[in-house]
Amino acid sequence: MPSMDPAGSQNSTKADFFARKQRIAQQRKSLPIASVEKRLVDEVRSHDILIIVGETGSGKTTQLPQYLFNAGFCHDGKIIGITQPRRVAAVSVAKRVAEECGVEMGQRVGYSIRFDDMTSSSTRIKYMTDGLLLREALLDKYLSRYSVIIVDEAHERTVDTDVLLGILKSVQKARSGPINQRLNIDHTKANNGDTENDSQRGGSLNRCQGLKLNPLKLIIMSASLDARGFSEYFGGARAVHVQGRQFPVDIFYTSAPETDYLDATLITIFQIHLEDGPGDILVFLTGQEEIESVERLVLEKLRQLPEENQTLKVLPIYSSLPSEKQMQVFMPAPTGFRKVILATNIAETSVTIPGIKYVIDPGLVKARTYSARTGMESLVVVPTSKAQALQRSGRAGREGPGKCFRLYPEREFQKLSDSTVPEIKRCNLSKVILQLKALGVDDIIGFDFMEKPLREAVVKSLELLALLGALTEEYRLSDPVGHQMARLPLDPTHAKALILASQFNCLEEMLITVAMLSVESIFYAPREKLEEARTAAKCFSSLEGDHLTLVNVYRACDELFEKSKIGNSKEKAEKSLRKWCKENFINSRSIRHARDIHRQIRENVEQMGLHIASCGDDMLQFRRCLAAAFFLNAALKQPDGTYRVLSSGQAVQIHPSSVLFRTKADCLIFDELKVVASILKKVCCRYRLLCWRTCSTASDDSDPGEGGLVQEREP
DNA sequence: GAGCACTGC
Repeated sequence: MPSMDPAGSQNSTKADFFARKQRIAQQRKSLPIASVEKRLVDEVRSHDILIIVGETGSGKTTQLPQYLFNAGFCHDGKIIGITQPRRVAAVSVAKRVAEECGVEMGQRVGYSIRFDDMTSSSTRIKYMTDGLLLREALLDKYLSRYSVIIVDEAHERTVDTDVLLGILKSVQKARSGPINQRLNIDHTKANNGDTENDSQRGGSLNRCQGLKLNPLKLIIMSASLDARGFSEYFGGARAVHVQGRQFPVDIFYTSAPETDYLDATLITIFQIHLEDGPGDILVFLTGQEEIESVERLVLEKLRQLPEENQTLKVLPIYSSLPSEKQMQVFMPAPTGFRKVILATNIAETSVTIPGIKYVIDPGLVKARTYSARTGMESLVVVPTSKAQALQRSGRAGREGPGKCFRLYPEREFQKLSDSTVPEIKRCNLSKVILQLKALGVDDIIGFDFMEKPLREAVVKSLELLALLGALTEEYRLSDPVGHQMARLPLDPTHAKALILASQFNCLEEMLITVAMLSVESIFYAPREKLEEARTAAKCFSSLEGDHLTLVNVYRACDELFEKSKIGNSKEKAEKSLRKWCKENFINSRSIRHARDIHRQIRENVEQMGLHIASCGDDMLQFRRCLAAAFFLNAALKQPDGTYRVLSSGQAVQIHPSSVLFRTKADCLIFDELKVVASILKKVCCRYRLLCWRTCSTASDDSDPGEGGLVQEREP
């Protein structure tokens, strides 16, 4: 991915090698965190839980694990684990640290993410995603291989981070006492089943009987300025602050609220372009459609400028954009040109774009929300939090002093909430609950979450799981269905569909279906080639519905891939697959992802001993099976031609992208419901002047070389 | 006849 450090040249000479080594040592020494190495190690020694607030550029993620390794925290072959919310981060940081340590990746330093495990028995510093560590906890509930676990980027408060914090808290408690005393973690179901999973877990338990596990050191790292929440959650844990290395960013607010933020965005882009010094501009917008229309407007306006001023290069970036187009934002602008990057919040944390000096922030974000009443998730445009606004403005100060233009008045900033609502409070919980139950947590309402999800949301998800047969009457994991479902890394409904399919002799088809349903959109339709894309998509469509259409796409890909593999290298086969995808307006990244998932869940169901068979042409079996798993998502056509969800009575429509949009079947099942809300405003192209008012800078540390360790207030 | 913030196992 783009934000990675470039790998070292393959044919570097010995002199290069030593020069690089020296350069790395120098860079390490100059990091703010380097001056407090000894004090940090002492803090970890004397506190079992430590909260570290480290600003951007402090070096905490790469350095602390090395300090702890050197201080002997890996004796007895124990591991230091560092979790990240994102895969790219886990990989790129591990690569950097392996290089700093001068070791080969996968030896002392390694990483483990889904589909890609670069660790070995000699790995002592292990970077991973937090979701993966949660999966590990299913197999080893004391996480006994780890002496230290560092949860990085905890302030992002993803669902996985929040669940992990709760689990780690109880693991730590359990490991601090003799093994036969720590029963607090032992909420494993009263053994009413003897599945393979149970006996495995029982086995490792028996081996540990009477032994004392070594205590677990827990370090929570956050970039948010306020560590109080974490500290309170961990019983008044010690919190320290490590200074960062960030250049100052001047913040500007509008003097009055803007009625049309897209118009204001446009004006600001051109004000910067025509009046400010060199440097690229990063604009935060809410979604693809908005980005596309702003792109058009900028280009339109650009044409009206004198030729010598037509030196803007507009580049969009959002997650569903094909990767070769995403990569363009990382290329330097042509000489004499200025880049304007139109981004969703992908540019907030997921990718770091070099060269940004100006940030334009309308203060809005498209966020997931969840209604416990209907059990529906939807995406809604909401104001950002203060923390998010700060994160956005920080993007202008990575390489030098920058400017951030917030398209709202300062008094509006004061009204924003301090931090973003944790994801666990705004999502469907059925997956989380299934996972917690499998980890031995039966009382979900009573579980020690840092922030408890809404009670109604928990109840709604418990209901769903019970209806799917994953829970017993006592709301424990059922055997074998509940255990099987928990073992599959899928949505509970999708997992249930697989289990049913093994009984209906169509598991082959269902494996493909759920793999395809698990990934981002398969079809890609650029606005300028909409008609071509539609024609291409028709080749795959099945009259029997979208699920079978997806199966057709997957099989066509698979066939092509297998054919081009004959007599060719894997790389070549992948290249021709990408070409085929492009011709057929299919997102090759999504297909690759679906193939990975397919491989993994196929292995899972094989290990579970499910019967893998194809239904051949007997699609009725397959459709019956879908209906049996998705029964809560069944909709019936009404006399007036509209549809109504059988389980809730809610009125719904078929999405125009569905192959069933025209055929209007009497009864159908759906995979997802979307709330329709058009938010795009009409944008006009007037050119007027915005009044800007300078306010405080994001950081008043004008010398970014300074480091230091400051103790946070005791809570 | 319309659109999909971002992650993760």
